Amino acid sequence: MKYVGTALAEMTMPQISPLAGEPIEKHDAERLAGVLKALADPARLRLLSLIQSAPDGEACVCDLTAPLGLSQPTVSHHLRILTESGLLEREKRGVWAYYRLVPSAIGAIADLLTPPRKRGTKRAAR
Amino acid sequence: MKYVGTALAEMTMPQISPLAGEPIEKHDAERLAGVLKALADPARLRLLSLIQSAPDGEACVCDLTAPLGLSQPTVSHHLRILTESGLLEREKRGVWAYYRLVPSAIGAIADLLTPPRKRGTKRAAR
DNA sequence: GGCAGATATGTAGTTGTATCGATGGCCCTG
DNA sequence: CAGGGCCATCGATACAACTACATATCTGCC
Repeated sequence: MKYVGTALAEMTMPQISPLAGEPIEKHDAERLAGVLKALADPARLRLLSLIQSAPDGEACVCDLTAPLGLSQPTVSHHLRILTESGLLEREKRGVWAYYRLVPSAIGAIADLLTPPRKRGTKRAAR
Repeated sequence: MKYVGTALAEMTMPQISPLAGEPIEKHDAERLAGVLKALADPARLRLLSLIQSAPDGEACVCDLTAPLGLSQPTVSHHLRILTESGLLEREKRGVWAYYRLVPSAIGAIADLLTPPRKRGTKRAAR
């Protein structure tokens, strides 16, 4: 079960959701799990949070190693996973590599996890 | 990085979110990552989907092994992780153990992942 | 009480992941 | 163009997770 590259964009178009009525297929489950796996790490959550709260909403690797207390290769590794999952975008300016959130990426995941608005409330008593 | 038991309930009260302005603390990141890690597995996503789409919104272990193609101990193992993460609830009736979704659990995760500017506005049903 | 079926737990092997040190590539600057 | 700082990649290591088989526990029934 490896991380899934650009699976997020592929999923959000046909709205593959585990809570949308029909059981999801194996392949879709693996893609969604791949994106969630990119999120499911404390270091990566903190990276997203740090980048989001940074001035101009962007940060370079050298700004992120100290707050996390992790080595530069490790931070670079996590940023790579987040970028390949479609959650971050990378822009190189000079010697620095600036990372910023992809605006709608996390929101797309949140939407996938949001159940369709229940109106009928068909929860039957047993 | 192990799974976190009832961390979901603890998190949703003070609204710990990686996208809420301030960088999240290490401890909060670990708790949120623990819950997300419980979600970030294809077998467990399919379990949630199968249970959600089952009649009466509940299913027992014997109904879930065949669709997943996994052994009974493995399915039981995944259900345990989902239950300890607060995503499922277990009720034993007779010899069967029925699992159902905790109504607001996944929605709570979705809210944590929704940026503040969008939070509160009801997303449209599909 | 003893049997049978449904779940849970224990043990183990294989695979995946996080982390670091060392190294190489790149781009400014002097 | 040579040096230095920033970043990505490589190789190695320790730990966590998925899965299955074997076994234990629980419940209802005869």
